[in-house]
Amino acid sequence: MAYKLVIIVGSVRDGRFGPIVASWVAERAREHGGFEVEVVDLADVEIPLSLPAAPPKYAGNSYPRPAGMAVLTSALESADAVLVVTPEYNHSYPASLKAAIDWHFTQWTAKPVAFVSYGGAAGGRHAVLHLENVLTELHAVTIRDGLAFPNYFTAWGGRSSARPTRRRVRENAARPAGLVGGRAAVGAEGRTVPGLTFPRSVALHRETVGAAGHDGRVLLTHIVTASAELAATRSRKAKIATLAAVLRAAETAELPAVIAYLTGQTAQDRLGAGWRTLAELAVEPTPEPSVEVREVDAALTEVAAASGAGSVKRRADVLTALFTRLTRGEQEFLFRLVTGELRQGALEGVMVDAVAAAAEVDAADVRRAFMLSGKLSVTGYAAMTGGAARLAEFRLTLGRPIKPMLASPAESLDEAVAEHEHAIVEYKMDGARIQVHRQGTEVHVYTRTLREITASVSELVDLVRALPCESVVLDGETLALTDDGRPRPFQETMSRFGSTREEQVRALLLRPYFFDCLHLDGVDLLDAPLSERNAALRKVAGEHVIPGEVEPPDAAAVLDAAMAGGHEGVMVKDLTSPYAAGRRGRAWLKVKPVHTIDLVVLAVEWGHGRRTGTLSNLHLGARDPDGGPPIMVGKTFKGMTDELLAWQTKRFQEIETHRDSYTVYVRPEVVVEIELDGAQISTRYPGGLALRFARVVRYRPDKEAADADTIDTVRGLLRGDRAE
DNA sequence: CAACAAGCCTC
DNA sequence: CTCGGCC
DNA sequence: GGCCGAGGAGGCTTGTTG
Repeated sequence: MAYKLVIIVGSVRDGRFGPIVASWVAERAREHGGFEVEVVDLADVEIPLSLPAAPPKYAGNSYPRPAGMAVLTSALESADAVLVVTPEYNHSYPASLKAAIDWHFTQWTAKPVAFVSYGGAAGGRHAVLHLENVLTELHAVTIRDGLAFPNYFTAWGGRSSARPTRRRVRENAARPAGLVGGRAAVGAEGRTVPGLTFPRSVALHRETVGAAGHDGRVLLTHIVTASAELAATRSRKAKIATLAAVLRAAETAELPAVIAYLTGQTAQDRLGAGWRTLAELAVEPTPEPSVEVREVDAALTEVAAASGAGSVKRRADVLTALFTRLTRGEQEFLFRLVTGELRQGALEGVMVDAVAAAAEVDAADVRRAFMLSGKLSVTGYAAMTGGAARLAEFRLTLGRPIKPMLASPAESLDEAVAEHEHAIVEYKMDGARIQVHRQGTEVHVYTRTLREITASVSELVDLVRALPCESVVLDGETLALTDDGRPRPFQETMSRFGSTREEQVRALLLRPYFFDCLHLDGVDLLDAPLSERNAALRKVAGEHVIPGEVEPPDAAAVLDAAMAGGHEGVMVKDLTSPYAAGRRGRAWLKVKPVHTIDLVVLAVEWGHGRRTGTLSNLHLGARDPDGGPPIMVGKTFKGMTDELLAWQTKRFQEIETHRDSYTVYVRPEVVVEIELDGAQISTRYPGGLALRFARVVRYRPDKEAADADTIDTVRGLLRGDRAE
């Protein structure tokens, strides 16, 4: 089968040298033989320059995709390797287009990509000269050394290509040597091509995903071993060393998948296969490990791509084929990975440090780039291939969401206020976090986890489009209101927020309440103090700014007003702090009034993971005022120390009435003091009520079931049902 | 065609 | 979303 | 101080099945 090279011509402006370079390369490839070449000229496929920087994932997303993007996408999907021909990278190259292509390359992680630039917008004579230089040099290298395209780039690109590798020549023998991959690519690893010097003005760039070829060489078993090592130690330093070693051994092409797997994720956004699907595979393991990370990634891509009728079976089939080739250890690892139960004591936080160690760069630089990209696979790849310089290129980009800053809980309003000399106190509203980007008339809305929801929140898009500015990035909360302007229960907001269906979208109107401004009309404000960001916010968002007061003389009054308005509480924020993207620091403190009630333990579930062998999750019941048996209103596993876990494991088996495979049922006589944020309507619990964020405070041996709080007390904790 | 199961999202 | 354990 | 993992509540969408 021919090896497919897709050449993307990215010169969409004037000049049009791109097609010339592309056809030249295509010709060389055809001469060589064994290649299928497809040239995609982006000028022809009409990708608008306003293309979003990070198109939403394809599966299950109704986001309107420009037709041109589909062309690009299908070309990339079919490619074995990609060459992008563009004007001077980073300059005349339209930023949005560059971002879109970048984004795609991070998706097709296993494909080698090279960029050629030819002088760009200089135009006229200079561009022609540059082009001539490029063609001459390419030709000379190809002929003179018998080396192929990527070798040339690898050699020229210099930097970290000398990373240790376990690749072996014979493993490449099956594929054609030539432009990409194959024997020649192996030969180039870590070498420089003698006699080649390139004047800077030639602007021949190497920007690759997978400089070493598309041929992954880290085996899944290596990942499994590393994961086991991580789980075996509690030392953070040891974990970092283990992870860094794997990163160093990996080829650049497989870095994204390796980073994903070792941080408990897959490279695919959502697989559509979880615990149930995997549990029913029942495939005999193979004795010897052989499967490469690349192969796992390819299989999972297929799983994620399955949709429509028959897709459930399709997913199972692909997974069965994969699992058949895995050892027992690999099967177990993949199972835990997919179900989100890796439990190796290291996720992204540790990986950030590991990337820094492996790439020999400052961890702070990695962390910052991660917060700005939102994807550690992207950041890690950049660090490993381009070092600190490449990391420094990450910045707040319109249309590319960053990780939102998070808040820490405060014990009380007093504590929160005391912690900051200059603070702003704002309402804490019970909705969903949103991050809004606007550039001109183009608006994008993202969730807390950076999922794009633009298409399903048109009312927010329209509203932001009308703000008095050219470009802006806002951080805020969105929720639905009742007719008299009070917040609807969280469940109703979510019903609207989570829906993409037309009827539902129209049924409830979402309102935004912005509380931060990260960018305004060309000025990045991430590092500016909150006071400055707040000024920008007020300037641009006007009536859509969340209620609050700067340095209020009476913070308690703000909290009272928030509660009277039916809100969750208040946030107390340090006015001098910068926007610490992705971090949960003390600069933002949340104050939410808590409620305490006494409930009866009805049963306890056996714990998992570090709680294996202990009775962990309590079933909680409220007293029936009519004298019936306690009415279950929820469960909790929170607030228990190890000591308490041990105690209750023993205690509840003493009053056990019966049990099933994972629950011990007990006589309803133990009273436990429960802290909670409130109650909500439930269609699942018999009393029609459920607890929100319930946690154990302490047991009440001094009380009996008859002393427990009633279901009416719980009902009184429904928000909006309180006398304030 | 309606009900259910699974997966993944919000808090 | 919360909490406790741990580096 | 920050990260990790223990697991809670509900909501929506998609595909399958009775």
